[in-house]
Amino acid sequence: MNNNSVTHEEMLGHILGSTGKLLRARFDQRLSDEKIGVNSMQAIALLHIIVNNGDCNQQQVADCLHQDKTMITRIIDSLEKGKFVRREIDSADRRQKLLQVTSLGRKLHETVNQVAQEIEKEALKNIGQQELLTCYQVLEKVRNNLSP
Amino acid sequence: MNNNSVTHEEMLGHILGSTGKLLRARFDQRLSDEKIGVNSMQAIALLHIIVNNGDCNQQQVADCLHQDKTMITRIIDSLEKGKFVRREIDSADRRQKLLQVTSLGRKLHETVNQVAQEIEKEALKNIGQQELLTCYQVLEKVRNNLSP
DNA sequence: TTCGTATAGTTTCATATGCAACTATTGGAA
DNA sequence: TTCCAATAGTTGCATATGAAACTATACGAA
Repeated sequence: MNNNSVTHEEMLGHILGSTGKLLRARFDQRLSDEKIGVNSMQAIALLHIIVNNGDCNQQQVADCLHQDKTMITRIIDSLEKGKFVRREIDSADRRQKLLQVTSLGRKLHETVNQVAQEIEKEALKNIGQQELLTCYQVLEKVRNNLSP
Repeated sequence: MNNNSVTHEEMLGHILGSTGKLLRARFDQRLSDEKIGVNSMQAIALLHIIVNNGDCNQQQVADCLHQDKTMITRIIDSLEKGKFVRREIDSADRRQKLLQVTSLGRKLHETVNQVAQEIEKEALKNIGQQELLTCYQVLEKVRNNLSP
């Protein structure tokens, strides 16, 4: 049996998942050690809200971050509790809640971004721009291939 | 603000994790639909046991699969319950349990491998060998950069 | 021999997760 | 207008997960 080949065939999902887990664990560790007040998922949601400030609802965050909307409810709960974002009911469609970042949220993001960049720098040591780009493209293709 | 750049900086762990999750969900769905009798993690552990038949303990499986040993105990429990593997106490060191695949386990692996290859084929559509190799290498480097 | 420390594996417990059911609202069709 | 199906968000519940405590065994040092 060609073990390496079989292993690779069977392992792609596992390699991606466990490497991602490792990265997120490192990120969460730093965020927790430095008492920054959010975890990695909350930080990523906050970034999305900043980029689309006042113009995105929770479902859009869920779709974009590939998370269950239940999860997003809970993430926004904690971000709102920390006064980093506000939920505003959309007057044009009262089912939706539009998300707005606060100045405290922007300040938090700067701190979080600092930590994120340090970790990425460590994680991407000795990896060339072109290699990394190829890797992102492959991941993007995989995602598209599997999306319905 | 350069949104794209910031997004990428902060997102690598998330992209890896969620793409891995998507792949494993697809795999688990097939394994469940076709009543194959194991889930993706169990299948991956089984592969490792086949490759190192009779010559690996649970801790080695944990290290290799980057999983908590608690998880491995549970995975081996179910594999043993299904009569796919056996635990044998190592007579040279009675703390260890050496793992051995059964013929039923080998049979199961063939079925699982079939499904895995179909999913990988779908996931890797339109991705060149070289690109894929680069992607694996980047992931390997990331893992090494973060390992203590 | 008798400790003390280290390691393999299991169990316990508290937390994280996500599906499914629920509420509130919309918008189109009868 | 009055339904009815669809959508946004929340909540309840059952399962998955992993850290820490625990058991059993090994092994080197006093």
